[in-house]
Amino acid sequence: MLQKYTHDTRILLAIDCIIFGFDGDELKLLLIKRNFEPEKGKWSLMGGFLNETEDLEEGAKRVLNELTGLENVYMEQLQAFGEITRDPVERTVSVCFFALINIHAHDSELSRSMNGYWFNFKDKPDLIFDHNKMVNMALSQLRYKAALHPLGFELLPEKFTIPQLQKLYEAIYDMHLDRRNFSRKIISTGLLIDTGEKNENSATKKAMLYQLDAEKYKNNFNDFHNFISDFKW
Amino acid sequence: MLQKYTHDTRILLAIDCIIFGFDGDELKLLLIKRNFEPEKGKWSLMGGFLNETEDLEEGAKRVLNELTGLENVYMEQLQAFGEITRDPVERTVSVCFFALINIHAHDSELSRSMNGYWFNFKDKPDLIFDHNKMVNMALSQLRYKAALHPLGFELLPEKFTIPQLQKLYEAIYDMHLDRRNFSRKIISTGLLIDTGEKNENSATKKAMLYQLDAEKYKNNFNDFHNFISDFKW
DNA sequence: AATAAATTGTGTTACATTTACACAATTTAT
DNA sequence: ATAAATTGTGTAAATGTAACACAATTTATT
Repeated sequence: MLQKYTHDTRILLAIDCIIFGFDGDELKLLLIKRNFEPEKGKWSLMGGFLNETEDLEEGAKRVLNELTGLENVYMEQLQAFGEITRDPVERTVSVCFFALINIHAHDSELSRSMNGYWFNFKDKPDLIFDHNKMVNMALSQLRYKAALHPLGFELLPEKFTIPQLQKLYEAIYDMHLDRRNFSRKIISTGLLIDTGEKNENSATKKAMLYQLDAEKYKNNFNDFHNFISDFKW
Repeated sequence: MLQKYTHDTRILLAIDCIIFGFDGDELKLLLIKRNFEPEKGKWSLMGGFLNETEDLEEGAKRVLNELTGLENVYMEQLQAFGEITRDPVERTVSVCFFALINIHAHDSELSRSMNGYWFNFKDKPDLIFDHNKMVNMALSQLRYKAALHPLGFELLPEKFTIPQLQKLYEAIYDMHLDRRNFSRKIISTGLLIDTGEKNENSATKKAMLYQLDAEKYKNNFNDFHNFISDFKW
Protein backbone atom coordinates (compact mmCIF):
# COMPACT_ATOMS: atom_id res chain seq x y z
CA MET A 1 0.00 0.00 0.00
CA LEU A 2 1.22 3.44 -0.93
CA GLN A 3 1.66 6.19 1.60
CA LYS A 4 -1.49 8.20 2.12
CA TYR A 5 -2.07 11.74 0.92
CA THR A 6 -1.10 14.40 3.42
CA HIS A 7 -2.15 17.95 4.23
CA ASP A 8 -5.69 17.50 2.94
CA THR A 9 -8.95 17.59 4.81
CA ARG A 10 -11.09 14.51 5.07
CA ILE A 11 -14.79 15.17 5.06
CA LEU A 12 -17.86 13.31 6.26
CA LEU A 13 -19.85 12.03 3.30
CA ALA A 14 -23.62 11.92 3.61
CA ILE A 15 -26.06 10.12 1.35
CA ASP A 16 -29.55 11.57 0.93
CA CYS A 17 -32.42 9.89 -0.87
CA ILE A 18 -35.34 11.59 -2.53
CA ILE A 19 -38.06 8.97 -2.74
CA PHE A 20 -40.90 9.59 -5.18
CA GLY A 21 -44.16 7.68 -5.23
CA PHE A 22 -47.57 7.96 -6.90
CA ASP A 23 -50.87 7.08 -5.29
CA GLY A 24 -53.06 7.28 -8.38
CA ASP A 25 -53.72 10.99 -8.04
CA GLU A 26 -50.73 12.85 -6.69
CA LEU A 27 -46.96 12.73 -6.91
CA LYS A 28 -45.72 11.86 -3.42
CA LEU A 29 -42.54 12.23 -1.43
CA LEU A 30 -41.40 10.03 1.46
CA LEU A 31 -39.97 12.18 4.26
CA ILE A 32 -38.65 11.58 7.76
CA LYS A 33 -39.68 13.29 10.95
CA ARG A 34 -36.36 13.36 12.74
CA ASN A 35 -36.28 11.92 16.26
CA PHE A 36 -32.58 12.58 16.54
CA GLU A 37 -30.29 15.57 16.66
CA PRO A 38 -29.58 17.86 14.97
CA GLU A 39 -32.89 19.45 13.98
CA LYS A 40 -34.84 16.86 15.98
CA GLY A 41 -38.58 17.13 15.29
CA LYS A 42 -38.11 18.69 11.86
CA TRP A 43 -38.65 17.12 8.45
CA SER A 44 -35.86 15.84 6.27
CA LEU A 45 -34.96 13.43 3.53
CA MET A 46 -33.94 9.92 4.45
CA GLY A 47 -30.17 9.90 4.73
CA GLY A 48 -27.11 8.39 6.31
CA PHE A 49 -23.36 8.45 6.18
CA LEU A 50 -21.24 6.55 3.73
CA ASN A 51 -19.52 3.52 5.24
CA GLU A 52 -15.94 2.49 4.58
CA THR A 53 -17.18 -0.72 3.04
CA GLU A 54 -19.56 0.60 0.40
CA ASP A 55 -19.42 2.77 -2.67
CA LEU A 56 -21.91 5.56 -3.33
CA GLU A 57 -24.55 3.45 -5.09
CA GLU A 58 -24.37 0.79 -2.42
CA GLY A 59 -24.73 3.41 0.26
CA ALA A 60 -27.77 4.89 -1.46
CA LYS A 61 -29.35 1.46 -1.85
CA ARG A 62 -28.73 0.73 1.82
CA VAL A 63 -30.31 4.03 2.90
CA LEU A 64 -33.33 3.43 0.69
CA ASN A 65 -33.66 -0.13 1.91
CA GLU A 66 -33.47 0.89 5.57
CA LEU A 67 -36.59 2.99 5.11
CA THR A 68 -38.64 1.07 2.55
CA GLY A 69 -37.40 -2.52 2.65
CA LEU A 70 -37.09 -2.31 -1.15
CA GLU A 71 -34.34 -3.56 -3.43
CA ASN A 72 -33.90 -3.33 -7.21
CA VAL A 73 -35.44 0.09 -7.40
CA TYR A 74 -34.92 2.72 -10.07
CA MET A 75 -32.40 5.12 -8.62
CA GLU A 76 -30.00 7.63 -10.07
CA GLN A 77 -27.53 10.06 -8.67
CA LEU A 78 -28.75 13.64 -8.72
CA GLN A 79 -25.51 15.32 -7.72
CA ALA A 80 -23.26 16.14 -4.79
CA PHE A 81 -24.11 19.08 -2.56
CA GLY A 82 -21.21 20.68 -0.78
CA GLU A 83 -22.00 24.09 0.68
CA ILE A 84 -19.60 24.61 3.55
CA THR A 85 -22.26 25.33 6.14
CA ARG A 86 -24.98 23.02 4.83
CA ASP A 87 -24.86 21.00 8.05
CA PRO A 88 -24.45 23.02 11.26
CA VAL A 89 -22.83 20.15 13.17
CA GLU A 90 -19.78 19.85 10.98
CA ARG A 91 -18.91 20.07 7.35
CA THR A 92 -20.45 17.29 5.29
CA VAL A 93 -20.80 16.78 1.58
CA SER A 94 -23.98 14.98 0.59
CA VAL A 95 -24.31 12.84 -2.49
CA CYS A 96 -27.96 12.93 -3.36
CA PHE A 97 -29.93 10.19 -5.14
CA PHE A 98 -33.50 10.02 -6.23
CA ALA A 99 -35.58 6.87 -6.35
CA LEU A 100 -38.87 6.04 -8.06
CA ILE A 101 -40.83 3.38 -6.25
CA ASN A 102 -44.17 1.64 -6.55
CA ILE A 103 -45.82 3.12 -3.50
CA HIS A 104 -47.94 0.02 -2.91
CA ALA A 105 -44.98 -2.33 -2.83
CA HIS A 106 -42.87 -0.91 -0.02
CA ASP A 107 -42.81 -1.98 3.63
CA SER A 108 -45.06 0.68 5.14
CA GLU A 109 -44.66 -0.63 8.69
CA LEU A 110 -40.92 -0.32 8.39
CA SER A 111 -41.10 3.18 7.01
CA ARG A 112 -43.54 4.20 9.73
CA SER A 113 -41.22 2.76 12.38
CA MET A 114 -38.50 5.01 10.99
CA ASN A 115 -40.82 8.00 11.23
CA GLY A 116 -41.38 8.07 7.50
CA TYR A 117 -44.48 9.81 6.13
CA TRP A 118 -45.72 10.35 2.61
CA PHE A 119 -46.53 13.88 1.49
CA ASN A 120 -48.14 15.14 -1.63
CA PHE A 121 -45.25 16.82 -3.41
CA LYS A 122 -47.28 20.00 -3.59
CA ASP A 123 -47.83 20.00 0.18
CA LYS A 124 -44.33 19.08 1.28
CA PRO A 125 -43.19 20.74 4.50
CA ASP A 126 -40.12 22.87 4.92
CA LEU A 127 -37.06 20.63 5.17
CA ILE A 128 -33.78 20.90 7.05
CA PHE A 129 -30.43 21.97 5.68
CA ASP A 130 -30.35 22.17 1.87
CA HIS A 131 -32.96 19.43 1.44
CA ASN A 132 -35.51 21.83 -0.07
CA LYS A 133 -33.05 22.62 -2.81
CA MET A 134 -32.34 18.92 -3.36
CA VAL A 135 -36.01 18.08 -3.64
CA ASN A 136 -36.74 20.87 -6.08
CA MET A 137 -33.78 19.87 -8.22
CA ALA A 138 -34.96 16.27 -8.14
CA LEU A 139 -38.39 17.28 -9.43
CA SER A 140 -36.73 19.21 -12.25
CA GLN A 141 -34.63 16.20 -13.09
CA LEU A 142 -37.61 13.85 -12.93
CA ARG A 143 -39.56 16.13 -15.26
CA TYR A 144 -36.58 16.38 -17.58
CA LYS A 145 -35.98 12.67 -17.87
CA ALA A 146 -39.59 11.52 -17.83
CA ALA A 147 -40.32 13.78 -20.79
CA LEU A 148 -37.62 12.07 -22.82
CA HIS A 149 -37.39 8.51 -21.53
CA PRO A 150 -39.97 5.95 -20.41
CA LEU A 151 -39.32 6.59 -16.75
CA GLY A 152 -42.82 7.00 -15.40
CA PHE A 153 -43.54 3.28 -15.38
CA GLU A 154 -41.23 2.90 -12.38
CA LEU A 155 -43.84 4.63 -10.23
CA LEU A 156 -46.70 2.33 -11.23
CA PRO A 157 -47.65 -1.25 -10.38
CA GLU A 158 -46.56 -3.96 -12.78
CA LYS A 159 -49.92 -3.86 -14.55
CA PHE A 160 -51.40 -0.48 -15.28
CA THR A 161 -53.79 1.28 -17.61
CA ILE A 162 -53.03 4.12 -19.97
CA PRO A 163 -55.36 6.48 -18.11
CA GLN A 164 -53.40 5.72 -14.91
CA LEU A 165 -50.15 6.48 -16.70
CA GLN A 166 -51.62 9.71 -17.97
CA LYS A 167 -52.70 10.76 -14.47
CA LEU A 168 -49.15 10.11 -13.33
CA TYR A 169 -47.71 12.33 -16.04
CA GLU A 170 -50.29 15.00 -15.26
CA ALA A 171 -49.19 14.87 -11.62
CA ILE A 172 -45.51 15.08 -12.46
CA TYR A 173 -45.94 18.08 -14.73
CA ASP A 174 -48.94 19.58 -12.94
CA MET A 175 -50.74 20.09 -16.23
CA HIS A 176 -53.55 18.61 -18.30
CA LEU A 177 -52.75 16.33 -21.21
CA ASP A 178 -54.95 15.42 -24.14
CA ARG A 179 -56.17 11.87 -23.56
CA ARG A 180 -56.15 10.81 -27.19
CA ASN A 181 -52.79 12.23 -28.13
CA PHE A 182 -51.17 10.89 -24.96
CA SER A 183 -52.52 7.42 -25.60
CA ARG A 184 -51.29 7.39 -29.18
CA LYS A 185 -47.84 8.55 -28.10
CA ILE A 186 -47.50 5.86 -25.44
CA ILE A 187 -48.80 3.08 -27.68
CA SER A 188 -46.43 4.13 -30.45
CA THR A 189 -43.40 3.52 -28.25
CA GLY A 190 -44.09 -0.20 -28.68
CA LEU A 191 -43.11 -0.73 -25.03
CA LEU A 192 -46.51 -1.93 -23.83
CA ILE A 193 -47.96 -5.41 -23.90
CA ASP A 194 -51.70 -5.82 -23.67
CA THR A 195 -52.33 -8.28 -20.82
CA GLY A 196 -55.85 -9.00 -22.03
CA GLU A 197 -57.11 -8.08 -18.58
CA LYS A 198 -59.13 -5.07 -17.57
CA ASN A 199 -58.97 -2.80 -14.57
CA GLU A 200 -61.78 -4.03 -12.28
CA ASN A 201 -61.55 -1.03 -9.95
CA SER A 202 -63.62 1.19 -12.18
CA ALA A 203 -67.14 2.49 -11.85
CA THR A 204 -67.46 3.02 -15.59
CA LYS A 205 -65.80 1.54 -18.65
CA LYS A 206 -62.92 -0.67 -17.50
CA ALA A 207 -59.60 0.28 -19.00
CA MET A 208 -57.22 -2.26 -20.53
CA LEU A 209 -54.31 -3.36 -18.37
CA TYR A 210 -50.85 -3.26 -19.93
CA GLN A 211 -47.43 -4.30 -18.74
CA LEU A 212 -43.99 -3.31 -19.91
CA ASP A 213 -42.19 -5.33 -22.54
CA ALA A 214 -39.21 -5.83 -20.23
CA GLU A 215 -36.78 -6.60 -23.04
CA LYS A 216 -37.65 -3.56 -25.15
CA TYR A 217 -37.79 -1.36 -22.06
CA LYS A 218 -34.25 -2.33 -21.12
CA ASN A 219 -32.82 -2.07 -24.62
CA ASN A 220 -34.52 1.13 -25.69
CA PHE A 221 -34.56 3.05 -22.43
CA ASN A 222 -32.12 5.65 -23.69
CA ASP A 223 -33.99 6.32 -26.91
CA PHE A 224 -35.43 9.81 -27.08
CA HIS A 225 -39.15 10.27 -26.86
CA ASN A 226 -41.25 13.36 -26.65
CA PHE A 227 -43.90 12.53 -24.12
CA ILE A 228 -44.60 16.05 -22.91
CA SER A 229 -44.07 18.24 -25.91
CA ASP A 230 -45.96 21.27 -24.66
CA PHE A 231 -44.64 21.64 -21.10
CA LYS A 232 -43.30 25.14 -20.42
CA TRP A 233 -39.80 24.72 -19.12
CA MET B 1 -21.02 24.81 17.86
CA LEU B 2 -22.66 21.46 18.25
CA GLN B 3 -20.73 18.34 19.03
CA LYS B 4 -19.44 16.60 15.93
CA TYR B 5 -20.78 13.37 14.50
CA THR B 6 -19.02 10.27 15.79
CA HIS B 7 -18.29 6.79 14.53
CA ASP B 8 -18.31 7.78 10.87
CA THR B 9 -15.48 7.75 8.37
CA ARG B 10 -14.22 10.96 6.92
CA ILE B 11 -13.07 10.72 3.32
CA LEU B 12 -10.76 12.68 1.10
CA LEU B 13 -12.74 14.59 -1.52
CA ALA B 14 -11.21 15.05 -4.92
CA ILE B 15 -12.34 17.41 -7.65
CA ASP B 16 -11.76 16.42 -11.27
CA CYS B 17 -12.33 18.63 -14.28
CA ILE B 18 -13.09 17.51 -17.79
CA ILE B 19 -12.14 20.39 -20.03
CA PHE B 20 -13.55 20.45 -23.54
CA GLY B 21 -12.34 22.68 -26.33
CA PHE B 22 -12.82 23.02 -30.08
CA ASP B 23 -10.12 24.01 -32.55
CA GLY B 24 -12.33 24.49 -35.59
CA ASP B 25 -12.17 20.88 -36.67
CA GLU B 26 -12.07 18.52 -33.72
CA LEU B 27 -13.52 18.26 -30.25
CA LYS B 28 -10.57 18.47 -27.85
CA LEU B 29 -9.77 17.49 -24.30
CA LEU B 30 -7.21 19.11 -22.01
CA LEU B 31 -5.26 16.44 -20.13
CA ILE B 32 -2.35 16.37 -17.70
CA LYS B 33 0.82 14.34 -17.92
CA ARG B 34 1.41 13.66 -14.25
CA ASN B 35 4.82 14.56 -12.90
CA PHE B 36 3.82 13.48 -9.40
CA GLU B 37 2.85 10.26 -7.68
CA PRO B 38 0.80 8.17 -7.87
CA GLU B 39 0.79 7.11 -11.50
CA LYS B 40 3.57 9.57 -12.35
CA GLY B 41 4.10 9.82 -16.11
CA LYS B 42 0.59 8.72 -16.97
CA TRP B 43 -2.27 10.83 -18.29
CA SER B 44 -5.10 12.11 -16.16
CA LEU B 45 -7.73 14.78 -15.82
CA MET B 46 -6.85 17.99 -14.05
CA GLY B 47 -7.81 17.58 -10.43
CA GLY B 48 -7.19 18.52 -6.86
CA PHE B 49 -8.53 18.07 -3.38
CA LEU B 50 -11.34 20.06 -1.86
CA ASN B 51 -10.16 22.64 0.65
CA GLU B 52 -11.83 23.39 3.95
CA THR B 53 -12.57 26.90 2.79
CA GLU B 54 -14.38 26.23 -0.46
CA ASP B 55 -17.56 24.54 -1.60
CA LEU B 56 -17.63 22.14 -4.55
CA GLU B 57 -18.21 24.75 -7.26
CA GLU B 58 -15.49 26.98 -5.86
CA GLY B 59 -13.13 24.02 -5.76
CA ALA B 60 -13.90 23.16 -9.36
CA LYS B 61 -13.39 26.74 -10.46
CA ARG B 62 -10.08 26.85 -8.64
CA VAL B 63 -8.89 23.63 -10.27
CA LEU B 64 -9.91 24.86 -13.71
CA ASN B 65 -8.28 28.21 -13.11
CA GLU B 66 -5.01 26.65 -11.94
CA LEU B 67 -4.64 25.01 -15.33
CA THR B 68 -6.19 27.47 -17.76
CA GLY B 69 -6.15 30.85 -16.03
CA LEU B 70 -9.82 31.17 -16.96
CA GLU B 71 -12.74 32.43 -14.92
CA ASN B 72 -16.44 32.70 -15.71
CA VAL B 73 -16.48 29.54 -17.72
CA TYR B 74 -19.42 27.27 -18.45
CA MET B 75 -19.14 24.43 -15.98
CA GLU B 76 -21.54 21.92 -14.56
CA GLN B 77 -21.28 19.08 -12.14
CA LEU B 78 -21.29 15.70 -13.82
CA GLN B 79 -21.60 13.56 -10.73
CA ALA B 80 -19.67 12.09 -7.82
CA PHE B 81 -17.58 8.95 -8.34
CA GLY B 82 -17.06 6.81 -5.30
CA GLU B 83 -15.78 3.34 -6.08
CA ILE B 84 -13.91 2.16 -3.01
CA THR B 85 -10.68 1.34 -4.81
CA ARG B 86 -10.78 4.08 -7.43
CA ASP B 87 -7.57 5.60 -6.03
CA PRO B 88 -4.92 3.11 -4.95
CA VAL B 89 -3.34 5.48 -2.41
CA GLU B 90 -6.36 5.77 -0.18
CA ARG B 91 -10.10 6.00 -0.55
CA THR B 92 -11.24 9.20 -2.21
CA VAL B 93 -14.56 10.29 -3.61
CA SER B 94 -14.25 12.53 -6.66
CA VAL B 95 -16.82 15.12 -7.61
CA CYS B 96 -16.45 15.53 -11.32
CA PHE B 97 -17.19 18.68 -13.32
CA PHE B 98 -17.02 19.39 -17.00
CA ALA B 99 -16.15 22.72 -18.51
CA LEU B 100 -16.58 24.14 -22.01
CA ILE B 101 -13.95 26.70 -22.90
CA ASN B 102 -12.96 28.81 -25.85
CA ILE B 103 -9.70 27.10 -26.69
CA HIS B 104 -8.14 30.28 -28.04
CA ALA B 105 -8.82 32.28 -24.88
CA HIS B 106 -7.00 30.25 -22.24
CA ASP B 107 -3.49 30.76 -20.90
CA SER B 108 -1.60 28.17 -22.92
CA GLU B 109 1.74 28.91 -21.25
CA LEU B 110 0.20 28.24 -17.86
CA SER B 111 -1.40 25.01 -18.99
CA ARG B 112 1.84 23.87 -20.57
CA SER B 113 3.73 24.67 -17.37
CA MET B 114 1.30 22.37 -15.57
CA ASN B 115 1.99 19.63 -18.13
CA GLY B 116 -1.35 20.15 -19.83
CA TYR B 117 -1.79 18.97 -23.43
CA TRP B 118 -4.74 19.09 -25.77
CA PHE B 119 -5.88 15.86 -27.38
CA ASN B 120 -8.41 15.24 -30.05
CA PHE B 121 -11.20 13.56 -28.14
CA LYS B 122 -11.03 10.67 -30.57
CA ASP B 123 -7.31 10.18 -29.92
CA LYS B 124 -7.31 10.54 -26.16
CA PRO B 125 -4.85 8.32 -24.32
CA ASP B 126 -5.70 5.85 -21.62
CA LEU B 127 -6.23 7.70 -18.34
CA ILE B 128 -5.57 6.79 -14.73
CA PHE B 129 -8.07 5.59 -12.14
CA ASP B 130 -11.69 5.95 -13.30
CA HIS B 131 -10.95 8.97 -15.48
CA ASN B 132 -11.78 7.11 -18.69
CA LYS B 133 -15.24 6.47 -17.35
CA MET B 134 -15.62 10.10 -16.32
CA VAL B 135 -14.58 11.36 -19.73
CA ASN B 136 -16.93 9.04 -21.57
CA MET B 137 -19.79 10.02 -19.33
CA ALA B 138 -18.96 13.67 -19.89
CA LEU B 139 -19.16 13.24 -23.66
CA SER B 140 -22.56 11.57 -23.26
CA GLN B 141 -23.72 14.42 -21.10
CA LEU B 142 -22.36 17.02 -23.51
CA ARG B 143 -24.15 15.32 -26.40
CA TYR B 144 -27.30 15.08 -24.38
CA LYS B 145 -27.40 18.71 -23.35
CA ALA B 146 -26.06 20.22 -26.56
CA ALA B 147 -28.83 18.50 -28.51
CA LEU B 148 -31.46 20.18 -26.37
CA HIS B 149 -29.96 23.47 -25.21
CA PRO B 150 -27.80 26.12 -26.90
CA LEU B 151 -24.64 24.89 -25.23
CA GLY B 152 -22.26 24.68 -28.14
CA PHE B 153 -21.63 28.41 -28.27
CA GLU B 154 -19.53 28.09 -25.10
CA LEU B 155 -16.83 26.37 -27.14
CA LEU B 156 -16.60 29.09 -29.79
CA PRO B 157 -15.12 32.59 -29.85
CA GLU B 158 -17.46 35.49 -29.17
CA LYS B 159 -18.01 36.01 -32.88
CA PHE B 160 -18.54 32.95 -35.02
CA THR B 161 -20.11 31.82 -38.26
CA ILE B 162 -22.86 29.29 -38.72
CA PRO B 163 -20.57 26.95 -40.68
CA GLN B 164 -18.16 27.03 -37.71
CA LEU B 165 -21.00 26.17 -35.36
CA GLN B 166 -22.02 23.34 -37.62
CA LYS B 167 -18.50 21.93 -37.68
CA LEU B 168 -18.53 22.01 -33.90
CA TYR B 169 -21.77 20.06 -33.74
CA GLU B 170 -20.46 17.61 -36.30
CA ALA B 171 -17.39 17.09 -34.12
CA ILE B 172 -19.44 16.61 -30.96
CA TYR B 173 -21.72 14.02 -32.53
CA ASP B 174 -19.21 12.61 -35.00
CA MET B 175 -21.73 12.79 -37.82
CA HIS B 176 -22.57 14.84 -40.87
CA LEU B 177 -25.35 17.43 -40.70
CA ASP B 178 -27.25 18.99 -43.55
CA ARG B 179 -25.95 22.53 -43.97
CA ARG B 180 -29.24 24.10 -44.94
CA ASN B 181 -31.40 22.45 -42.31
CA PHE B 182 -28.85 23.15 -39.60
CA SER B 183 -28.63 26.78 -40.53
CA ARG B 184 -32.41 27.19 -40.52
CA LYS B 185 -32.67 25.54 -37.11
CA ILE B 186 -30.00 27.75 -35.55
CA ILE B 187 -31.38 30.95 -37.05
CA SER B 188 -34.88 30.07 -35.88
CA THR B 189 -33.76 30.03 -32.24
CA GLY B 190 -33.56 33.80 -32.45
CA LEU B 191 -30.42 33.70 -30.31
CA LEU B 192 -28.05 35.07 -32.94
CA ILE B 193 -27.29 38.66 -33.78
CA ASP B 194 -25.78 39.45 -37.16
CA THR B 195 -22.65 41.51 -36.46
CA GLY B 196 -22.56 42.81 -40.03
CA GLU B 197 -18.98 41.55 -40.26
CA LYS B 198 -17.65 38.66 -42.27
CA ASN B 199 -15.10 35.98 -41.53
CA GLU B 200 -11.91 37.17 -43.21
CA ASN B 201 -10.09 33.85 -42.71
CA SER B 202 -11.69 32.23 -45.67
CA ALA B 203 -10.32 31.29 -49.05
CA THR B 204 -13.77 31.33 -50.61
CA LYS B 205 -17.04 33.05 -49.83
CA LYS B 206 -16.72 34.75 -46.44
CA ALA B 207 -19.36 33.66 -43.99
CA MET B 208 -21.33 36.10 -41.86
CA LEU B 209 -20.19 36.55 -38.27
CA TYR B 210 -22.79 36.30 -35.56
CA GLN B 211 -22.73 36.77 -31.83
CA LEU B 212 -25.07 35.58 -29.13
CA ASP B 213 -27.93 37.74 -27.97
CA ALA B 214 -26.70 37.58 -24.37
CA GLU B 215 -30.05 38.48 -22.86
CA LYS B 216 -32.05 35.90 -24.79
CA TYR B 217 -29.33 33.29 -24.27
CA LYS B 218 -29.52 33.74 -20.52
CA ASN B 219 -33.29 33.82 -20.33
CA ASN B 220 -34.07 31.01 -22.73
CA PHE B 221 -31.19 28.67 -22.02
CA ASN B 222 -33.45 26.03 -20.51
CA ASP B 223 -35.91 26.01 -23.38
CA PHE B 224 -35.94 22.78 -25.32
CA HIS B 225 -34.56 22.70 -28.81
CA ASN B 226 -33.99 19.86 -31.18
CA PHE B 227 -30.64 20.61 -32.75
CA ILE B 228 -29.64 17.04 -33.54
CA SER B 229 -32.84 15.24 -34.33
CA ASP B 230 -31.35 12.27 -36.14
CA PHE B 231 -28.50 11.25 -33.84
CA LYS B 232 -28.67 7.59 -32.88
CA TRP B 233 -28.54 7.43 -29.12
C1' DA C 1 -10.36 39.51 -67.84
C1' DA C 2 -12.66 35.17 -67.98
C1' DT C 3 -13.05 30.64 -65.72
C1' DA C 4 -12.87 27.00 -62.29
C1' DA C 5 -13.20 25.43 -57.53
C1' DA C 6 -14.75 25.88 -53.01
C1' DT C 7 -17.91 27.56 -49.94
C1' DT C 8 -22.00 30.18 -48.32
C1' DG C 9 -26.98 31.80 -48.27
C1' DT C 10 -31.65 30.88 -49.38
C1' DG C 11 -35.75 28.40 -51.39
C1' DT C 12 -39.00 24.45 -52.24
C1' DT C 13 -41.35 20.13 -51.89
C1' DA C 14 -42.42 15.75 -49.69
C1' DC C 15 -42.88 13.49 -45.46
C1' DA C 16 -43.62 12.94 -40.41
C1' DT C 17 -45.25 14.57 -36.12
C1' DT C 18 -48.21 17.20 -33.25
C1' DT C 19 -52.46 19.50 -32.22
C1' DA C 20 -57.20 20.03 -31.84
C1' DC C 21 -61.05 18.13 -32.31
C1' DA C 22 -65.75 14.16 -32.63
C1' DC C 23 -67.92 10.05 -32.00
C1' DA C 24 -68.92 5.37 -30.61
C1' DA C 25 -68.49 1.74 -26.91
C1' DT C 26 -68.54 0.18 -22.06
C1' DT C 27 -70.02 0.12 -17.31
C1' DT C 28 -72.73 1.37 -13.18
C1' DA C 29 -76.43 3.72 -10.96
C1' DT C 30 -81.02 5.45 -11.50
C1' DA D 1 -84.34 1.90 -20.71
C1' DT D 2 -81.64 6.05 -19.73
C1' DA D 3 -78.15 9.07 -17.90
C1' DA D 4 -73.41 9.91 -16.47
C1' DA D 5 -68.73 8.92 -16.50
C1' DT D 6 -64.97 7.07 -18.70
C1' DT D 7 -62.38 4.63 -22.38
C1' DG D 8 -60.89 3.51 -27.24
C1' DT D 9 -60.29 5.05 -31.86
C1' DG D 10 -60.42 8.30 -35.92
C1' DT D 11 -59.45 12.53 -38.78
C1' DA D 12 -58.09 17.15 -40.66
C1' DA D 13 -55.17 21.20 -40.06
C1' DA D 14 -50.97 23.04 -38.54
C1' DT D 15 -46.32 22.61 -37.59
C1' DG D 16 -41.71 20.72 -37.97
C1' DT D 17 -38.15 17.83 -40.35
C1' DA D 18 -35.71 15.78 -44.32
C1' DA D 19 -34.06 15.88 -48.78
C1' DC D 20 -32.72 18.32 -52.37
C1' DA D 21 -31.36 22.71 -56.21
C1' DC D 22 -29.63 26.87 -57.39
C1' DA D 23 -27.56 31.38 -57.19
C1' DA D 24 -23.91 34.36 -55.04
C1' DT D 25 -19.20 35.22 -53.27
C1' DT D 26 -14.26 34.77 -53.09
C1' DT D 27 -9.60 33.25 -54.51
C1' DA D 28 -6.51 31.06 -57.57
C1' DT D 29 -5.70 29.90 -62.32
C1' DT D 30 -5.66 30.42 -67.12
